[in-house]
Amino acid sequence: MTVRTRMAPSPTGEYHIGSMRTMLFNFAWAKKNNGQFVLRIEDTDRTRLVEGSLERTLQVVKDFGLSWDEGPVVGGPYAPYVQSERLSLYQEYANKLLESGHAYYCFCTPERLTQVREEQQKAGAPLTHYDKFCLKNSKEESEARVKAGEKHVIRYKMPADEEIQFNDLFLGPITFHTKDLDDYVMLKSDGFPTYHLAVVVDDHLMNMTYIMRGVEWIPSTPKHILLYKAFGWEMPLTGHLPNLKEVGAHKKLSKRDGTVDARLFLEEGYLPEALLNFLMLLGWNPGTEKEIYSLEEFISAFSLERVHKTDLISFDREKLLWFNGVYIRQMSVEDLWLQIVKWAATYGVDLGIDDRDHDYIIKVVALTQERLRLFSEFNELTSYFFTEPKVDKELLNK
RNA sequence: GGCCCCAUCGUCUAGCGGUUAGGACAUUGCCUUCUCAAGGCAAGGAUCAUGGGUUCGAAUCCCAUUGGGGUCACCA
Repeated sequence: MTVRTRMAPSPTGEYHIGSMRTMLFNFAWAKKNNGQFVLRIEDTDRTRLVEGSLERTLQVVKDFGLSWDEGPVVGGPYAPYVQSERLSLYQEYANKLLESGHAYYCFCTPERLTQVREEQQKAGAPLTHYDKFCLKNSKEESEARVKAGEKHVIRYKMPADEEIQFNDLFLGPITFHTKDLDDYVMLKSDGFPTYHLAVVVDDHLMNMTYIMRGVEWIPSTPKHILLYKAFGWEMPLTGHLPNLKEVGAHKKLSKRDGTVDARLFLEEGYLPEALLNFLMLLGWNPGTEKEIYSLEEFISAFSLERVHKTDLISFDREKLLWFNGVYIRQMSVEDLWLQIVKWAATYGVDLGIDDRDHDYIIKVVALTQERLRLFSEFNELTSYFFTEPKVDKELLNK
């Protein structure tokens, strides 16, 4: 069977460097197996949509040197690849679940839900669940209320107590019990699906064979397993990847400590090749002492067996800087200058080179190459070649 | 709190029953060099979270504890 993997960004903000790592792994696995890598847009939360973020996400993926075989812009046999354009599909499958008795209509207001939740918390319940209030309603009654235009959602009817086990690609067997799971909402009152419904329907319809995603998805995996079972579908092989954190921190990568938006790394003057190389080693290791990998080399070396089990990896910015320096030194002087110029033009950076002739600049670049770790350091590293240094005579006398 | 996952130098990791626990980043020193880098060499740095087992033998297997993380939404 053809290996098909996907990455499904949400246009709710700027693309995160950690997501780029996950995308890289999915991309590499598809490429290694001569399969397809699919990009799908999960824009089912209309309240969090951020203007232009979809376009910027697509752009940064390209800028990092990755590409997709199917997805937005390029299309493909399973189009559309944007969930908001697939609404009728989710409704259709939600209805199937309704008919087969795996789901039910719920008319509870958000206010009632919060109230129920608060009461459960007050009573000291170990976890809060929907109280299945609407499960009592007869099918006829529910359908009549829906027909009358009453606001409703569709919930999955969680089996009383069933053991659910799945074999994580990286972590091995993981067991859950349905009694710990909620009758979660699959279809929202605005007719949009929640993640759980949409991801299962799409992954199946788009013929995905492997899913690699962050560890935060482990707890929702049993919900997906149940859906696959209810539909009678086979679930793609699924594995969960460690998240990234700041060095010395216990939490996920945060803006406080530096850049987290993938695009901003480019803007600071990191090379995509260096970034990718650094990302490869965050959750995977070849088992050899080789550390410098081109994308092609990574694709052929990548294997599922060598993906790490750890759940949190430090994003060592110091080492990333080192990688960038390595890649800068690997380039020819002419190429390096070309890249710097391109970078400056893209991000509107003034290199401060005045109108010096090319030969002079190249000499300066050659002199700077060994020292340069980041394009954004170019100015302070070379300014004295282009502008008269200002000398404070008073200071000299001292 | 319930459930789930994880645990080797400061950091990223190698290790999959017998190793002086290896490498890389960072740190320090030396060499090279007109400086700074880069490069080369070297050093320090890990009681393999703790406690029990299993075994002739455990970083490696099992259990418990501790610590950390994740998750419990009409967000993904």
